[in-house]
Amino acid sequence: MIATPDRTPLPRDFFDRPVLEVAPDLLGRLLVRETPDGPVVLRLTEVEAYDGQNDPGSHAYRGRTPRNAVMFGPPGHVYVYFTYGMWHCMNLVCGPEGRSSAVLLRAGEIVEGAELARTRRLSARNDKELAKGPARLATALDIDRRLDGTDACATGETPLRVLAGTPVGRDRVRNGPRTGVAGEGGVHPWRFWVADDPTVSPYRAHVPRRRRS
DNA sequence: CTAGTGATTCCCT
DNA sequence: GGGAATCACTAGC
Repeated sequence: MIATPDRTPLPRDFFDRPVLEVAPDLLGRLLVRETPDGPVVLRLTEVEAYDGQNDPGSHAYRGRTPRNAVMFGPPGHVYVYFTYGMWHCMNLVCGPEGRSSAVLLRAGEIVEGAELARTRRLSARNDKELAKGPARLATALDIDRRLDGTDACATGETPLRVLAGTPVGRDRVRNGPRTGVAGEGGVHPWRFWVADDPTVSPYRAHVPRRRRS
């Protein structure tokens, strides 16, 4: 017998904890994205932790800038960045405020609104690919910089919220090096995913990019 | 494997 | 101000 996923919103306290506690605890939770076209609901299967305090891989490592300002604010808010000239990626800020840690949402399974997600992800060859990768996840959920700073724990109207869902047991959580993080930051095994889940993205080690001529 | 895209930041002047 | 390097990626061959 499978338990029905819990549709209760996660309270801010959930995010007001060390990022290495929050990140694995997010697996199996439900991210609800509401737009005028309708809702898309995603079950999280892969995340990465970034700790602004002493983490060279974090966007907050060198201090506060206009881009990363949201990471220095209260937990439970959304940090969205634009990268590689084309893509957006979404993070959830963790506590305590000022520590500027966050969890990158890397992949998930669309459990509701797959039809809508498919219209945003025309190159996906099957539904497992709809949100397999952080920029694909953001595309499937229509997430861009306009949502930067959104409170995912707001009561009432909000374009984005996180529900309790069905947390993944410790025995089904795997962890390993973060994808694509260069240098010293790459050593931390702070990528967390659901064991044997087909929506988890393939691991890619960081490849230094050759300088343009 | 590689090209592509443009915001952001750093490091000068 | 400007130029260069960086970027937690994806699509397509």
